[in-house]
Amino acid sequence: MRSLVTKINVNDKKASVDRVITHETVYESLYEAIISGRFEPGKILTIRGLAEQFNVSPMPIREAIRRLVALGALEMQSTRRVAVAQMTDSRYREIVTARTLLEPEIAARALPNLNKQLIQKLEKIDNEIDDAINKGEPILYSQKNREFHFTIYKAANCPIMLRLIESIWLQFGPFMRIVIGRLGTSYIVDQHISAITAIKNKDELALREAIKNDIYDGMDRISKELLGH
Amino acid sequence: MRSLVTKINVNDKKASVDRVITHETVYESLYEAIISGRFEPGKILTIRGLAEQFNVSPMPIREAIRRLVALGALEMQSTRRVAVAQMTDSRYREIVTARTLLEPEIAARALPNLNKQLIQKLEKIDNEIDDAINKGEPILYSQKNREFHFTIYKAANCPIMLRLIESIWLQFGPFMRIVIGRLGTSYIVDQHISAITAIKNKDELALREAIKNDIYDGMDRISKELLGH
DNA sequence: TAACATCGTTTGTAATCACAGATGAATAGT
DNA sequence: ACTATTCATCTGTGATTACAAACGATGTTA
Repeated sequence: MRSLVTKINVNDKKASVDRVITHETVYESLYEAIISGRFEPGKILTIRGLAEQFNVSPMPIREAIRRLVALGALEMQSTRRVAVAQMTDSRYREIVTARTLLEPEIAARALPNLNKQLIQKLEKIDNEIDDAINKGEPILYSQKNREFHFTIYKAANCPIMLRLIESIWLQFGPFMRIVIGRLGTSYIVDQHISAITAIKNKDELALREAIKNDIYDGMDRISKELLGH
Repeated sequence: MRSLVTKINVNDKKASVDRVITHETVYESLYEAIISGRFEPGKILTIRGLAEQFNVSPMPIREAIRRLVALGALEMQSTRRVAVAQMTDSRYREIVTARTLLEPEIAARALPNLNKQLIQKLEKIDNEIDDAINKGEPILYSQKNREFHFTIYKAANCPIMLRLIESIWLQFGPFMRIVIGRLGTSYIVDQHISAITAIKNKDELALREAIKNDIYDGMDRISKELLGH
């Protein structure tokens, strides 16, 4: 019953740092599942169900769930049941607004730190994104697209803004996954090439513009299909 | 030992909605204490200590703490101790940036909904702020200043952006309280009159400007005193 | 005097238990 | 046939317990 817990590090000094914390492990798994859209919006999550899946007691599950509720990734219903966040028209517009405010800004702050090594990494990820699109693999596309954006954003060394942005991505992850799953990957257009070019040229305005347009490309056009009716 | 729990609502239908949930009560208390600066930055919070204060078991305390950690109000140290968030120079700059991006925007979205009743409420709060400044009551000032801003922001009906903004305020609440406590309330200048005027004139640009300048007035000048050395 | 080691205490973590409310399907009544 | 009701089960919540790591004061050694 404690399969996730029993890993105890033997190092005497730094054991605490490396120690496996069950509720942390659970949180990271759920975080990844939600942000990459492995749960459908509206899906009910039960504490005991997750406890069984993770092979742990309900306690660490509850702690992980509280964190995700605080971030808006999960919703607590009036009866205390917990569900994956739903998308509505007004929420969608808020998300686009918040993204276009925060993400170009953090990208601009990352620009001075985006060295050749990171640029190469971005180009590699962009190739993998093209592969995912051509092969029609929406989950892989989702993961790689996120990796592209957060590789840039993390370079800004702005943990507070990064947390806000992560919170937003957690909220549209499940929805976006459904959209891509329905429409397929062939409709996808992005501004990653423009972004990479702007980074190479150290052109802050062009980078801001590329990120902003990428947000619109990724969200605005597709969303009309679902929210229009 | 269960003094907070035993209130059970008798209404058969809506009992669940009104039911007192301990971890929710604890969360709200801690939220209020942190955002209004009743805890010093860096203060260590222990689960058992809080459990004793609230007269409940450690469990609901842990859930409340997890939520506040997720929002950045509390920090989890490497040894799993939990402390009130510290302020650093770079964090401070991030917070100012995030505020100036999000708060003028949400204020602009609130503008159409700010009717005469809400304007009267804002004027009343602004008077109470002046009283708090004149009487030199920093905690009261803090609360009323927050009430002023969030009265505007809540009118926007933008729950996602509001959550982001709340998260930011939670992070500078303890710090700001210390600053005001040291410098006194006499140094305080704000743009609330400009904001109210802009609201009355339905002048979106002026309102954005007033909010932006209020953020600078409140944070930029004062912070130099503390972070400069 | 100062750095180190030791040991009792405190603290975080997770499992388990107990209980009340919510859920949902079977049953009874119209 | 359909609605209302009842009851067994599921589920969230909170207290208690057990354990290991961290803390802190005391004593020891160089």
